[in-house]
Amino acid sequence: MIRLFELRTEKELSQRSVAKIMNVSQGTYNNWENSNTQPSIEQLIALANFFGVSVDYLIGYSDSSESDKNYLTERQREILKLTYGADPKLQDAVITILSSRTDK
Amino acid sequence: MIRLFELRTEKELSQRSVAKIMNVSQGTYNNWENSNTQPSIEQLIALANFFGVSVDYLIGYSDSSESDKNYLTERQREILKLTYGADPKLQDAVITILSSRTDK
DNA sequence: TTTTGTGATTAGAAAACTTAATCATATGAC
DNA sequence: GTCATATGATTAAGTTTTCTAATCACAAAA
Repeated sequence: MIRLFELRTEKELSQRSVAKIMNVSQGTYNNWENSNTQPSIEQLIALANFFGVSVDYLIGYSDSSESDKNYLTERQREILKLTYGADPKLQDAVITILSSRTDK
Repeated sequence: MIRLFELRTEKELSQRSVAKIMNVSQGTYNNWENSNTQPSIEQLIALANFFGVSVDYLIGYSDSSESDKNYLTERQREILKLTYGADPKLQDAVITILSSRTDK
């Protein structure tokens, strides 16, 4: 989830004021904030710049909480979860197993 | 400028193989790589994950490829990357291995 | 009450995206 | 040499997404 609402309200700004800075209509900015539509990469960078955060943070990617990893499948999330605190040797074994695929 | 070409060629992968992992056509991936079109935020995250870099780096906003993924170790990023497109049975085997030997 | 400021919503137009099919090349096998 | 295969680029058409002006609903202030 994109972090526009918290960033904007922290600065006590209206949707219209941020929209004007971004050169879009208030309706467009509202759509971004409510995830009805998505800003372009260029707009993401401009927003990150304006709010003084990284794009990773802006789009909720740099947060390490598990709930943010919705882009992963259930199996991938399970694997990632299990890798936390796992023995490095065991992790290497997993890497070896997964690397055995040769279908590039 | 999005850094897809260098990330893909470094790994000696074809456009078709990456496109398949991303569940898009080769033409679509080609458009991303040549900046004719842009991936969605969700797709950007999937690409960053697959190539093991931050979104900021992927889109050329940051020079550091490591920046915002410090919450994952190198091994974890490698494992996560390898799980993309891996056989579900292989993923289940990995889950079993990690579950059976990991201390809680 | 009237005005002002706010975020949400709508419909239609515009822009962007996706894809199958195809093209042009290059490489390797025979 | 010919043929087959693999690659990235391109096209055209359909689809999806995005954008905006206008408007709505609500709240607060004048």
